[in-house]
Amino acid sequence: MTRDTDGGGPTDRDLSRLLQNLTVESDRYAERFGAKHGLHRTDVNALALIMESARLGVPLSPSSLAKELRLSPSATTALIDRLEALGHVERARPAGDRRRVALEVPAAAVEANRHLFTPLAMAFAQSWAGFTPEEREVVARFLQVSTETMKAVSAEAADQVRDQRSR
Amino acid sequence: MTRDTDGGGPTDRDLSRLLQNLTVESDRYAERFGAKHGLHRTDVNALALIMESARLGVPLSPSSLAKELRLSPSATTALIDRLEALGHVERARPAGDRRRVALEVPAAAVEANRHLFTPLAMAFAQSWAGFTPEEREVVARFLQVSTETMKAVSAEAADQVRDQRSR
DNA sequence: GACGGATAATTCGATGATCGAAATAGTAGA
DNA sequence: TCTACTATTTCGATCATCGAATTATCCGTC
Repeated sequence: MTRDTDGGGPTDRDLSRLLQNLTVESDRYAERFGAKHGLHRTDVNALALIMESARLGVPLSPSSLAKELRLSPSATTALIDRLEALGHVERARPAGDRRRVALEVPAAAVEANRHLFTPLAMAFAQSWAGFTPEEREVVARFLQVSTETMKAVSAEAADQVRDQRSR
Repeated sequence: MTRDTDGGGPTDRDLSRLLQNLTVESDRYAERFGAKHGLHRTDVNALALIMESARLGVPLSPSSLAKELRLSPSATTALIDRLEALGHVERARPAGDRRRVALEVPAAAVEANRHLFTPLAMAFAQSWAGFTPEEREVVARFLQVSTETMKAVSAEAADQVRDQRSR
């Protein structure tokens, strides 16, 4: 049976459940918190990606954003339209290839956008304060392998769907 | 600069990023994997909740499902319609209060539904095999506090939205 | 140096999940 | 029985997303 913490620590099932709780809550967060700013779950995710890339000096393109979010090109265009209308991002035509669009974050919006994410970041920082460096390593490793696992299983499923279609 | 593993292990920012990657990937998983079975992200989440409750012998009602998923009553009805049409769940009128609906999982579907979730569970089990009981404790603690934190911040945001509306 | 194929992004029409408001069905108390 | 209340469903509208077709641009080849 599903014993608990006695011998072997949390079971796989325990961890799965915790993980599921977390992702559900994360969905809720994105939805509820985004609503405050007129954004949807997708928009929040997209904005996070765009800001991250912009911060690294490699602005995202619509197509790579589409790939990240697994969204169709048309949906991505609409998504960027929404974000642009709200002033969160800007379309820029880079010098070299004029077919491309670079998604940039207007200086004025950087600060405002940051307010979208900092409350959670600060709350996390506080609740993680008790974790030692070694424990953080463990957690990081866990998060990484779990993400990889989902990616792998997800890819398998996608292959099978592809197979079904081509059959 | 954002130092790495040298002194203090993964930083808060590192962990935030990993967590975000995980939730994004989880979304993708639910979406892509559900698509294989004609389900959407919401449907997968709903089915997980319904099965879990049914397994515990306390079948969910549409309204409590709506509350869990933060969906409107009408959306929930439509959701259940979809699941019922595919044979994943059944509406039952419990004896006592005939306004209520109990969401049950037909015996025939239990097995099939399980196939929806086991591939991931098995993959997880494999990739978590290397974690010691102590490490699992750490991870479980991390997942719990993180979920709680999101819930708390999310609740704050909801309050503020309510304030805005009532203003 | 123009032409044809490839690539990036967008537009268009359609689908469908979701919402808010109103309707239906049932319960409980006076 | 009448009224207030609760659980669920129905209805009409909105909007994110999709697939297919379109526009604009680049690049390799003759």
